[in-house]
This record gives sequence, structure tokens and C-alpha cells, in this order.
Amino acid sequence: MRKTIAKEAILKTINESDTALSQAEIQAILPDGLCNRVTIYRVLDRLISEKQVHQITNIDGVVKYANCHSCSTAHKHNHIHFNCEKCKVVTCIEDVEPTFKLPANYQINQLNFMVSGVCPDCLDS
Amino acid sequence: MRKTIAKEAILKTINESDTALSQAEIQAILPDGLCNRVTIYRVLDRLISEKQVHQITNIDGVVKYANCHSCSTAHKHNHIHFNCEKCKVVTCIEDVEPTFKLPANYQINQLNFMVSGVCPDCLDS
DNA sequence: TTTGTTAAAGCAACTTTGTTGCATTAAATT
DNA sequence: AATTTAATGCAACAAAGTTGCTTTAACAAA
Repeated sequence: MRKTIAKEAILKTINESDTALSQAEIQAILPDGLCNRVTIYRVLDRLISEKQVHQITNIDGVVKYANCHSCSTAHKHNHIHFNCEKCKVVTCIEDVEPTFKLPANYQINQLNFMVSGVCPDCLDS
Repeated sequence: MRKTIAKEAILKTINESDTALSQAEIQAILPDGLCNRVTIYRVLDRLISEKQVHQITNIDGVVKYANCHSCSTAHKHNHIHFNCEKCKVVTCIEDVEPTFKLPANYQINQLNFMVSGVCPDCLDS
């Protein structure tokens, strides 16, 4: 895995954000013309496989990427994500891991727990 | 809300299915040429607002629709949905409602809890 | 420092999912 | 049967994401 300008910039963008970002949002933050749209998608794929970021699918179907900040030892992302319908921001609710029990014989590979509503900031205004 | 051929056929399709279906899947089941692609989307919107079906966004971002079979009194859909990565089927795990506790001041409007992995049927083979 | 290897980037074209505007059709009410 | 208007069809569009292929640039080795 090579250390390229695009990869460094994209990872920095994700790490400096306190919300989960989509490809489009990352592109809007990056300096204009830093890299191609497709490159962002491909870098994100690499960051996922390197386990440097995690991804979640928002209720609207758009994939968002977030850093693995409080990603403990085992790179598990069972925490809930909150989608604010007003400010359109998706945040990791890092400390909330839901509990549930599936019937036997289900092999679990991945969780995608989204809660949608209005965030505290938007409720205030 | 009028009782049209398309609406009856689409609702029947959803109700007879034991898995959640996407627009594309519904179209494939319906008799060829029964109605337009756009009509399916619009009928699904109506069925949602009439609370005859509920919708969930799969991990791949595609929206799936399922009947409100065990939809108790209050049309709540807090149950988990399972996405099988092998057979690509999404099922309602009706009896599994996860528990979680958000920090104060979050207004919750909607839940979308997806678990992805391999279903019992696919594990057997 | 230059050279060689190949991962990564750029570009164009495409796919899938979903939406919108507008003209036409067909439920349902009178 | 006439009227009203919700529902449909069609075409066009938009956003998200993917693929193939050529070119560029990391980076390791000479």
C-alpha cells in the first residue's frame, strides 16, 4: 500500500471530521482538483481493507466513512450511528452498543445500526 | 387512495413474500408489463404512508419493502433485519428488538437495524 | 541518482437506483 | 353517463457507485 497524496489527504479529512462523511462530502472538503472522484472511491476501499476507517450505510442508502478513533483492540464497529434529518449529519454514537440476540445459526459478519431523527443541536434551534 | 390494479398486485406480492423485496425484485415477480417501473416506486410510497408495508435500507443501500404482518398495534418497526451475503435475501427477524440507550436530547424518528452475514439455510450448504 | 516495477490515478463510459414534470388514463363519486 | 382527480406512462434526469484501460508516480533496487 503506497503512501500517496490522495490517500493522505482523504485520511486526514476523515480523521479531522467529527462526523461520518460520504464520498461527495470528502470531495467537497478536499482542495479542488486534488484527485479524481473515482480515486476517492478507490482510496476509501483501501482504507477500509486496511481497517483505518469504517463504513456505514445511511438510511438514504449513501455510504459514509468515519475514523476508527475509539476502535478498541478488535476493530469492531457495533456502535450505533445517528442520522440527523435536519442537518443531514451522521455521527458515531461510540459508547452505545445495542444488545440483541439472533436465533441460532446466523453467522454475523457486519452490523449497520442507524437511528434517524433530530440531533440535540437541531432540537435547540 | 384508489384501489388500482398495480397497487393490489404489488401489495399481494409483498404480502406473499417471506422476505423483504426491492423495487427491482417486485418488478421481476409482477407479470411482465403490468405496470411501469415508476408506478412501482409510487405505489410503494403510498403503501408506506398508508402503513401497509414498512421499508428498510439494506447494507448495499437498496431499499427493501416488507409487509406489516406482526406489526403490533402501533406500527413500530424496531425489529432487526438480516441480510444474507450469499443468497442476497433480506428477512425480518420479527421477534428481535435490540435494546440501546442514546444520550439525552436525541429525537428518534426511525430505526434501521441491519445485521449482515450468512443465513442458516446458506450455512447448511 | 537513475532505472524498473507496479500500485495508484485519471478519464470516459456505464450501471443501478431513484426522482420529476407533464400528458394521458382510469377509479370512483354524483 | 358525465365529471373529477388520483394514478399511470413516458421521457428525461440525477446521484452514487463501478469498470476498463491508459498513464503517472511511489518506491525499491541497481
